[in-house]
Amino acid sequence: MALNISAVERETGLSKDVLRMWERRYGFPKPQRDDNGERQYTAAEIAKLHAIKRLMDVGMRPGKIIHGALDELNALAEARTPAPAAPLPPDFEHDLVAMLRSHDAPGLQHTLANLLMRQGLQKFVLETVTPLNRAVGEAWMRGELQVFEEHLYTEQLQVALRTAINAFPRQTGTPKVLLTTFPGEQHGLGLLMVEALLVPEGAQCISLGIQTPLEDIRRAALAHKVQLVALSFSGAFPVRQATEGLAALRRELPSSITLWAGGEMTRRVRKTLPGVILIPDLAASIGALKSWRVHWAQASAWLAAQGER
Amino acid sequence: MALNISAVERETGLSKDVLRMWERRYGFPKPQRDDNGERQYTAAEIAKLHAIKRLMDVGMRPGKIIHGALDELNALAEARTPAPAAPLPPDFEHDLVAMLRSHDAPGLQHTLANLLMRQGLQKFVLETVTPLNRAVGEAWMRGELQVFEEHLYTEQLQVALRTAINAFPRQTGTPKVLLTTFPGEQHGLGLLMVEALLVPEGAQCISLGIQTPLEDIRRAALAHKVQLVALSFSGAFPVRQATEGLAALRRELPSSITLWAGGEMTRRVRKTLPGVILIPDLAASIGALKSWRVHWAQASAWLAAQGER
DNA sequence: TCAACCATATGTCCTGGACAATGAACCGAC
DNA sequence: GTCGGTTCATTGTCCAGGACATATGGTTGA
Repeated sequence: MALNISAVERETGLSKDVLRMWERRYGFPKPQRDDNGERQYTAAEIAKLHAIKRLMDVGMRPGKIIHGALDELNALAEARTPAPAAPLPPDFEHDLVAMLRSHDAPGLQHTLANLLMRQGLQKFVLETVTPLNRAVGEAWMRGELQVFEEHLYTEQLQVALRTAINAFPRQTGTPKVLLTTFPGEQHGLGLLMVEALLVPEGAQCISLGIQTPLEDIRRAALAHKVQLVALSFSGAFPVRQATEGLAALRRELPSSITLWAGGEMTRRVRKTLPGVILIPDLAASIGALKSWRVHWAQASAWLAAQGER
Repeated sequence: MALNISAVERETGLSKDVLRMWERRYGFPKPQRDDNGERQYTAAEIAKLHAIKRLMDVGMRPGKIIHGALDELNALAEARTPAPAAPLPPDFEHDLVAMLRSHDAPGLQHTLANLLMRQGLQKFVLETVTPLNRAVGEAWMRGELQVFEEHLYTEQLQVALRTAINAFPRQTGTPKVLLTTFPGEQHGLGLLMVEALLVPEGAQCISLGIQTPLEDIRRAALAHKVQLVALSFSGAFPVRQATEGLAALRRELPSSITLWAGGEMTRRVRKTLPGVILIPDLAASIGALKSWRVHWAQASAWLAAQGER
């Protein structure tokens, strides 16, 4: 199964420019050419590109890894794994990952629902989903999980979370929060997890799903009169794009609207972004909500005092 | 707010190559250059590009429309609108579109849930969601709906459908169906709608969400031992990519697995694809499922007869 | 020890040309 | 007159190779 350069771009997320540049500079990948002189990538090249992309998404440099063999790269991924040290759920992670690998969709769904019911939504997100995500991510990094197995996991988790969120009485509450991602961001699970934490706290969440154009985020925030805009960025999202976008959005939004940026990517952010609150991990979102409430109460009191004068 | 060529590619879905080629051939868009000689697109250019993209997604040729003014393009979209002729729900479409435009998220959610309960899942999908999608799509084409309003609609509908699908007893049933889309496809609503039609018919649906690499679709089909693989393509999906992908997938899948392709795009397909069943509209999926069952029963009978010999 | 600086590594953009694939118009045969 | 095939125009994708901006990591000097 040989793919042309567009197909490889779609499959790996590496742009055509990058693929050609790597070929020019590093000599890999060096695909065969068809009768028209166009690149034809083999399945093996694509597999290695996938491995390289995975490692780059966790911060490695292409020049250091591009000449390694496929199994060396997988070993690298293994080595990089920090301390697995399963924090709370003793074997659930292992069980769930095993279920994924044996393609037991019903069992997975059942176990997730079961855990969720036992723990409650917030605890489920913080103590089960978060470490589970890490476990799945690492298994995938080591090449132990196929892409489709990870897709299944994401879907099942979304089903479980959505169902639980829906069970809460909604449609009112303070603050009103707008949830979405920038264009280019493919992952929506983070949004759902934040929503799962905020809704039980009494916030009113309005999710636009992924990939909302910047200008429309602004319009939506104004139209829905939200007090808070929360954006989610996965680990693979380019920091530069994010910081530029956040700065632009901050400029366009009235200062009364708080702006949150969360997700894996935020850990790679160096600069401080004035007027943007970074939420480095999910648990922090609850704290940030509480501190928003304090400020809001103070501001209300101040306004009331002004009114009394 | 001036954007560079990458940002425009992300926002409009038009590739850098296409943007440069249009500039070269048609003289539009002709963005200013910054100090480095790099293109800087204005908001007005981007708005017009959005309008052009929308029209192209319904079959127009760029050369015919690229020189029209923005309002001429919106008028074109209006003119193209076929027969609105609301089939059944008398004013619901109008009401719901009005709710979208007034940003009444709770009302929208409530109305959708209400309709769903009254009509039942299948009828809701066929008689409410389908015309509603068309109404929303057309309103959007005419520039009456903002992107974020359409995002909100999609999200709310997904919530409603997922909740309803979840209420069905699951995890067993024949056939087992794998649902997903090709890489590059951004829209997952179609998958959810098919699932909403098939689950009540007693099929067991396994959804992988959007953008599963070809090779992983094959692996997933084998791993989950499905009898049917159903793929969804939105109107904007390039026919060529779809037909090539379908042919490749058909080649790689055992012939015992049926392959369905559905969604707006399928109406633009001319060639016949051997071994691929086109599902031109949602209602057809139920018929196709029934006819699959007949064939399956016959094949089972035949196998049994063979066994008795 | 820390900050400023510099070399290197890396990604993005550019131009302009070649060519493939798609759609539309035309033409001949039934 | 209509159907099917052929030709022509339109449109998108790919290629090469260069320029340059930015990020990274190490080094030097205070």
